[in-house]
Amino acid sequence: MSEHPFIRLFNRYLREQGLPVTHQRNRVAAAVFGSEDHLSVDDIEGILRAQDERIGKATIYRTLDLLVKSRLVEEHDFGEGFKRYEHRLSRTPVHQHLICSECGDVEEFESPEMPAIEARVAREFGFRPSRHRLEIYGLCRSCQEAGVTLSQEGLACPIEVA
Amino acid sequence: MSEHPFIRLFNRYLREQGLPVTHQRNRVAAAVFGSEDHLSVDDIEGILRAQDERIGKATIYRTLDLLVKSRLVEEHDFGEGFKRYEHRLSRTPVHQHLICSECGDVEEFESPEMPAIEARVAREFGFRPSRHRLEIYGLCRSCQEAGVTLSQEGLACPIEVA
DNA sequence: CTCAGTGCAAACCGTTTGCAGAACG
DNA sequence: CGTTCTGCAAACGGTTTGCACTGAG
Repeated sequence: MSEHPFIRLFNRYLREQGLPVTHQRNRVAAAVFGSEDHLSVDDIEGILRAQDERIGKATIYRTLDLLVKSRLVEEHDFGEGFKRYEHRLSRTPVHQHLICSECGDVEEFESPEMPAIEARVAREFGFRPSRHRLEIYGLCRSCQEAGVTLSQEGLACPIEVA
Repeated sequence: MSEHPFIRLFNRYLREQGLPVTHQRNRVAAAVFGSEDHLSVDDIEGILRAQDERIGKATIYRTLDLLVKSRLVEEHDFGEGFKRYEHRLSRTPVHQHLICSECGDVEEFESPEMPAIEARVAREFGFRPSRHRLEIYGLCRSCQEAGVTLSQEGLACPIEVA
C-alpha cells in the first residue's frame, strides 16, 4: 500500500510532527509525486477524480501546505492568478523556469551561474539568500514555428529600453 | 499642470491609442511616477487620498492596466497575494529584486549575467526570451543584525538538498 | 453631442475558515 | 476515547465587471 517511496518520506514527516497519516493526505501526495508537471489545485482535483477519489478542495489545500512545509513539494506562482505545485524529487536539484507567454508551457533549465549571483549579493548587500526564483518569459520553439509573434503595444518611442 | 514630464509620455500614449486623457488617469499616473517604491493598489489609493483625491479602486486598476500596456510601469507579484507597481523611469535599466522574507523589504540589484543566461536558453532551447524575473529571497542585513533566523521546518533528513 | 470613462456595488475566483461529523492513534 | 482531520458551505480579499451617470473631445 505504501506505493511511492516518497509517500513514506511524507508519512515520516507527518509522524515527526505528531500529525495523523490519513488516506486523503496520501492520495493528494501520490497525485503530486506521480506527476512531473507543475500542477494546479484543479489539476490535482482532476487526477483524484479520475481515480474515483472524492476529496474536498479544502483538504487538498491543507495537504499541499503540509507538503510544502515538509519541503518535498515546491509552490510556484507564474502570475496566472493561482498557484502550481511540483515535487522536488527530480534529479535536477535547482531548476529555473522558461515560460511561454503564448501557450503557457513551462520548461525547466538549470543555471549554474545562480550560486555566483547569490554570493555577489551576499557580499554587496549583506543579504543572506535562502531561495530564489528565476523565470524567463518569451516564446517557446513550437509557438515561434507556428508563426506567433508577441504583440508589443507600448509607446512607439520608449524613453529607455532594457 | 503637466507636472511630471512622464505624465506627458503617458498622455502621448493615450492619444496614440485614441483614448481620452482624464484627470483621474493623470492623478494615478502621477502617484506612481512620484514614488520610487513598489506600490500596491492600496498604497496608491492612500497617496491619492492624502491629496484629497477620491478615485475609485476600479479606476485605479483600469489605469494601471493602461500604464503597464504603455510600458511605462511594471507589474510585480512578490507572492503576497496582491500585485505591486513600479515605474520604469529610473536610471537602472534592468533590475532584479532582493526580498527579505522577514520584513518584506525589497532592494534592487543589477545582474549583468542575465543577458548571457538568456542567450544560452535561446541557443539551447530555441526559446525567444522577452522578459525575465529574478528574485532572491532571504534575510536583509538589518533583520540579520536584529538576530532573526529563518525557521526551517522541513524533513530532518531531506533526500536531496539544492 | 457622442462615446468612452468613472464610481459604485455586485460578481468573480482562488483560497481560507468554521463547524458538525468521521477517523486516526 | 480524545484529538485531529474531513467535507461542506460560507467567508475572505484582491481584482474585475455591469450599469447609470459624468465628462472628454
